[in-house]
Amino acid sequence: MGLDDACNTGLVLGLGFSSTLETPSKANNQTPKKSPCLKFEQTATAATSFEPSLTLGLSGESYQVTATKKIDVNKGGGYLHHHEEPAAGDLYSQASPHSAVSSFSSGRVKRERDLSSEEVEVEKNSSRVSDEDEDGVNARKKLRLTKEQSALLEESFKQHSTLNPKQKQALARQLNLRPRQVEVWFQNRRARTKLKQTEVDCELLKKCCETLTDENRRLQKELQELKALKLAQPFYMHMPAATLTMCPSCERIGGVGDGNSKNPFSIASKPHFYNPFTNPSAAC
DNA sequence: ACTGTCAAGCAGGTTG
DNA sequence: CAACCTGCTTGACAGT
Repeated sequence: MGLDDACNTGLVLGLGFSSTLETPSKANNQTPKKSPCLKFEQTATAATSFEPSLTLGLSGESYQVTATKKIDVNKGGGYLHHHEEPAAGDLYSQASPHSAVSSFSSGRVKRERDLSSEEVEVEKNSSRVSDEDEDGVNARKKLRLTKEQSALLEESFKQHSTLNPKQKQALARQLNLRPRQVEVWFQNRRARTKLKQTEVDCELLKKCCETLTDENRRLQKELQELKALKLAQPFYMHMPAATLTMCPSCERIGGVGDGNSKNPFSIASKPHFYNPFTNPSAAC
């Protein structure tokens, strides 16, 4: 057992927890801005090459979008959802002969202000946005990405977890999605990755905590034994307690600060504190 | 009915 | 100041 098993993770446990797991794919990528919080990346998936399996849970189903529309009065600027017909030869039609993917035009007022003119143009081309469907029936449906779309997004995410505008445009064109949808997918994907990594780190910290608790218990016991020894053997009574140390591994009493001394009971120049992080195996 | 997932919204911070 | 990000939240949908 020991700290090496549980804590050899590059983690630093102290008053502040610092973990910097950098994604190797950052190099050819748009440099992400520094965040005040910890920056986690899922290195396992980020580092591996793309395989045709999906990592996101997907129903894999396509949806026949019913044509109903409603306005979300809680959101400023309305919240409209629309039926979107599959473009010929694109991913939608490849996914399923029945597939029809809904698309949103939510938050139009703010979003159109945020979008560049190029993106607005792409949106108009890639997503049919109108106040009503062909049926004239209100529609509010949640967009579900097809397997193919998710797979391509995942593949792209493995290459770089952030997108520059050109990559975004290209991906959106490829997937027949709005650039905004690609952007949102990447934002949510990063958030999920971070959450997952946080959970992993949390588990590691729990293990470290348990290990340290055990170590502390053991050291307390050793201290008690030393005190008992001190009372039993008058020899030790002449030495200040702080000058004596016991190696936790070989359990021999010795001094510190004098590594060359042949005498195990040399006087320490200063108190010695056992630090499991800087000295995880008590370094005999 | 309840819960988990996920696309998408907004607020606020950072950066060039 | 625009563009981008994170963090939090909302709402639709699927699974139980």
